[in-house]
Amino acid sequence: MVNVTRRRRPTLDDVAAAVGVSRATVSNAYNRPDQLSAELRARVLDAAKRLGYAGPNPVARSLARSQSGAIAFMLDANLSIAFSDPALSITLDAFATAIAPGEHALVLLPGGEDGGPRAERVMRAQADLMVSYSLSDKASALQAVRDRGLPLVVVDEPHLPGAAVVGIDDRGGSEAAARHLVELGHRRIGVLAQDCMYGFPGGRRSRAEAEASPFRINRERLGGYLDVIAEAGIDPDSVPIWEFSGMDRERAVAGAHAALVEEPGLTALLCMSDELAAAATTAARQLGLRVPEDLSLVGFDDTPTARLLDPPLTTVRQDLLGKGRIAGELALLLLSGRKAPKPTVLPTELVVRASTAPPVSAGGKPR
Amino acid sequence: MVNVTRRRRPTLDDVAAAVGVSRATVSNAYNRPDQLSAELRARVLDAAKRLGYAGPNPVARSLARSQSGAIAFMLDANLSIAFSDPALSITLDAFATAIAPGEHALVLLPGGEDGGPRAERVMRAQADLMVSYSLSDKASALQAVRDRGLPLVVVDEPHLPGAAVVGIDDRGGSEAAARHLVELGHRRIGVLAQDCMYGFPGGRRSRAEAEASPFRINRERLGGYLDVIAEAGIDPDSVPIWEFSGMDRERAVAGAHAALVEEPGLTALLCMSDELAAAATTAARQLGLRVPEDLSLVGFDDTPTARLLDPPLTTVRQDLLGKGRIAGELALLLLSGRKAPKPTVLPTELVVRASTAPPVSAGGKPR
DNA sequence: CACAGTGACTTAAGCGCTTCAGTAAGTCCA
DNA sequence: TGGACTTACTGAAGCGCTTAAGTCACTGTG
Repeated sequence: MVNVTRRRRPTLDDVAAAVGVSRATVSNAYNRPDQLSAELRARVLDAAKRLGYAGPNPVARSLARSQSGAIAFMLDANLSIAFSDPALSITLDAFATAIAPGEHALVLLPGGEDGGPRAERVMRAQADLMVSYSLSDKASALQAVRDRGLPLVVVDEPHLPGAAVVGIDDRGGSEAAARHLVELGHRRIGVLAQDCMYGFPGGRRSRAEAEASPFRINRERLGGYLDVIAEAGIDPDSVPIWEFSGMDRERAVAGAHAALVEEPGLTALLCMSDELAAAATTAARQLGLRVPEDLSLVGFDDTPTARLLDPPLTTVRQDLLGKGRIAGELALLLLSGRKAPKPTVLPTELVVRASTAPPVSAGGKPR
Repeated sequence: MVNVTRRRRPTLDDVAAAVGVSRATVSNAYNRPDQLSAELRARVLDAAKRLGYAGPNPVARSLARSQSGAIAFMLDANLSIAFSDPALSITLDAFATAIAPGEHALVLLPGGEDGGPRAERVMRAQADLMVSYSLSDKASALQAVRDRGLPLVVVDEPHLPGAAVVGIDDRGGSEAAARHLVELGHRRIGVLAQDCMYGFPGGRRSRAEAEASPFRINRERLGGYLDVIAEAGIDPDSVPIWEFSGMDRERAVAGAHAALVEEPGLTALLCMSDELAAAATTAARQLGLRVPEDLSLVGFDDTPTARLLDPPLTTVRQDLLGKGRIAGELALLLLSGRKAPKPTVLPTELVVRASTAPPVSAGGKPR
């Protein structure tokens, strides 16, 4: 009964021939039901089912329509690293929800060595629009998007002319975080920064190195921290900066541990993400340091992690859902042919929880 | 200089015309450099760059080659829920790494109400192969894959004839987990199960309800637990079962909290995932229950979460990386035209850490 | 009754590329 | 010196669909 030879799949033409109508009519049966009588449409669909025709081939449809029906999401790292960041899941989900009405598929382009997907991958991706999620300034993927002439939505970074960008007030947030610590009386403050690049094992960084990060977000947040610290009369060059990925929890914990051992005088740590702050929390506990009595911790992002930490984390809140949603709306906007509006900058807000307090020995000799 | 009207992008033909060669030659310049002289190839590429031609249009190439160059990954839930599961990130990353040599793009198909992506989405997806990640038996997406005649790789469930499946020994793992508790002397054991379906708020379930789960994994794990419990002379119908999503941490904590209040006599909890066990750990702490003295906890999966919990979690280890890698290899196998091999079942192994101990008041009156 | 209108299809021109079967010229060797 | 190869390219037939424009038979109208 069933043809054993791996027959080619039936096409629109086969169905048309079977029903005795033109190919256009069959196409209309699927795409514009109002263009043919209900009776004929039923016959067409019936024949299609009989022949095992599963509907128009998506690739051919894309070619004929000159649009692929997909949106590609470019990540700065490989999948397990990228998705270790709760912020990504939330943003991506909001994005997916926002673009749902447009019936676009979502293609994932994992990143590699240069803080973005390989250019060649980008050239080959079937997508009508690309979104850059927190890519490095140096990502070659971005030039590839340019070359292809595809519209681009940028989430967070880098800020590119012509692209529709949505980001947050990183500067304001980090300033608020630093100000909070300064106002509590902290003078010995350290910074835990996101790692600049895939492959870097993490460790102590000079200020100049950290400020040369190819990730705009890192530069902004660091700038905010150090400006406020400097205003408070503390030499910003004396602020120790460590850099590692918060996404590899074990390594981050080890790194934070090493940092705290290296600088035992610190009374507070500014962390560029909640994941880093979580690692610091664990490291502090390992060292017998009480948070916040011995060590104050401030995070960034206010992901669900922040509230679940013990103690709950003081952090800089950003609207991850809103960011994803707006990115989705921008995508739809660009796809409809409109021009990229001015960059959207979402506000940030310091959320004070239980991980910060005045230093115990303010002015005295720390532990 | 630049044409202001939104010109159509140049095509292969434009480049061919500019260089004065045939279209085939330009195509070869990109796809089979050995088919033309290096000198001519350089001229072609040069002309392409000058004209702003970014290489063959991926959609047209797909059509001509009759293959889309993409693999679709079908999820059982929306993105933020799905990616709250660390197991997915790890598996997906291993999968992505495994298929990298094939140069396939990865399309994400988020799930909806029936424990899988909408059938219509599946019909429209540009992919040469679909992978079902932990989909419900009831997912209409699976029939859609059938209808399209696409090869299918199944991760975990459901077991489908004709598909290449890779799963784990859920039964053996859950039996080992239950046996461990029984051997420690526990008699009052509860079960925390994954929620059966999107939208269910979570709560107490009868045994029959739980056993009717459309998720094969749930049935297997529950079966393993209850069989061993019954063998130990405990009435399996007396075992309380709660069901909720471990992926919504706050709700899971609230659920576990309620469960522990509802059944204060329990000395141990079998959790179908580490995420659920993590929620139970938090809930226990909220109630002032010490783990493992007052309450033993066993998880499932051995994700990084397990080791980071306090106390570190006794759990059933499965090889998530291996599962993803094998799924990728199966995908490549099917794409090369070979038939699906017999299902691969990866072993599971109980990893005893610090979250389990004999019940304090063995035989005595519990707290 | 002629005529504009409408409904229901069909025609045919793409969409942009791959690839197989040539062809023509050049190279090699007996 | 001529047949057998090789190299470097071309011609043309698809891949499977969408859609604007066209055809044709009816219907209602002034």
